[in-house]
Amino acid sequence: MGTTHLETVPEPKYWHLKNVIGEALDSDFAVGEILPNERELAARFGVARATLRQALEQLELEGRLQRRRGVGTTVAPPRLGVDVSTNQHTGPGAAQDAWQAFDCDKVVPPPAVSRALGTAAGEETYALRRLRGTHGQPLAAELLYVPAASVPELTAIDAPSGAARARCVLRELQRLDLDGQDRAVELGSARADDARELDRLPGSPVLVVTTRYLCQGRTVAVSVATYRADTCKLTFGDSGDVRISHHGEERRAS
Amino acid sequence: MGTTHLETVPEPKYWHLKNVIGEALDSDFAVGEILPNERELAARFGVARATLRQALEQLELEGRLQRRRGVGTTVAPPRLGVDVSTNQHTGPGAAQDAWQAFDCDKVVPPPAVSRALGTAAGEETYALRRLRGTHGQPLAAELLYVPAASVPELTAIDAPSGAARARCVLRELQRLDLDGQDRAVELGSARADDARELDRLPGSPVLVVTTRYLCQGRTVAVSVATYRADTCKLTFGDSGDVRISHHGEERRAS
DNA sequence: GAGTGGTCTAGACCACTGC
DNA sequence: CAGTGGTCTAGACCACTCT
Repeated sequence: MGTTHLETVPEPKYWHLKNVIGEALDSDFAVGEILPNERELAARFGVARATLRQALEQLELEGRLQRRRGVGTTVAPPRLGVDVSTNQHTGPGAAQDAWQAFDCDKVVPPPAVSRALGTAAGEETYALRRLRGTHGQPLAAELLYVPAASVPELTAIDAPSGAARARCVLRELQRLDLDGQDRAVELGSARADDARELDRLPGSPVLVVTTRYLCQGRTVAVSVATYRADTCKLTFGDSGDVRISHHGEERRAS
Repeated sequence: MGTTHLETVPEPKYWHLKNVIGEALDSDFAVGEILPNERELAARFGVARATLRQALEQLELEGRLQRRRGVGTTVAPPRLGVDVSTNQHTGPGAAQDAWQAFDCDKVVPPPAVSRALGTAAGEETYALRRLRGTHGQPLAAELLYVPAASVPELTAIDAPSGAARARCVLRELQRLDLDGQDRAVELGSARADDARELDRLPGSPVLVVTTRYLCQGRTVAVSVATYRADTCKLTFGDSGDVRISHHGEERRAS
């Protein structure tokens, strides 16, 4: 209300609300602190709950709030810088932030993937399921498609389906010396299965990273990794956490 | 309604709706085709308009629909692969998809940026405004922060503020031989000014690409580029358009 | 001016979490 | 069990675009 409210451009209530709450977050709240519940906030601002929720949704999209059903709305920590340019396969040493494979079966990949792999339309490939997290927080869920032709050594040596087989496929894949990788990032919404793994609701916004692994001009594997858009900032290049966020400035815990 | 509706896991209506409409888009609609209006769709599916809108919002988030106030809802073309790893400064030759600088003044950068640049808290830098687009479609809006110290040759040679000055700063910047770049991608919502340039509503989802330009170990410039999340798929690496989308499969124009 | 999507309301009920 | 966020409704009005 401090604005001179030039009525020429009446900005929506939820937009104004978002800014007001956003500033309040910077000045009056510490990370992890819990906000008043939606009904009270709506009453306090004199708007319908739906309108208040529209503002909170925006703030959640920007990674500044975290909402959990049955619990409440809390102030989110700054987004985690997650390096996407390397890919440690459950690497030794740094078990802190790494992929963990936990399943593998054979499936018919979606058309776009099988086209990239150059496999026939209905042809099955290995589908390796991996999870990435830090400090118990899930960050990303991945589906790695590997045509049987890419790992010829792995035939009927069996390996019971599941984590064991996943490790075998990964081992074979690492044996190839890759020429390089191709990456694309786009916005998506979490499928039901990914949402469960990521501890989010189905449909929540995610950053989908599609990677083609190249070997002698051919695509030997395709990975579709789904990162939580609310908590992750994807980094590329050799410097790890770049530590530049859009609405910057550390939260001042009063 | 063809589902066997296992009532054990009652998925939300809007979620089911999203899937139904999504399938319809694949089978019954061509790119660019206009859908029935929201009120009619809601009636046809027997839901409130708000619920129908929730489904459409999801589909828009996934880049499958495009909605314009006063016009209607149309089927979106597949996302454009936009290369982010190179950065042609209004390069000669390919004027098709390139940055176009059109303004430059001096501003105090946001704290996160000035920290990355190593400038003092209240210190001004050049702020170069650029726009990227293809075929008339705006793709991204960028703010490039360049400390005066990074372009020492450009002092009082004037150049009237505006596009001319922008070109001067770029020219100076290209004269430096950069060691490399650091990139980060995260989800954001369009600020009012970006939204206007991108022909979107304020708050619409965008992919924010933050780039640090390095020269002899120091950060000589920082760019914050805002890409339309609905129409863009950011690509990294040397192969241009990777042509793998998440919900793949070309639309079959009946 | 007719028709579209965007905003907003006031209320209801559901699903989940934790005590 | 009480309290939270998530879903859904039925309506109203506004801002915009096109003709």
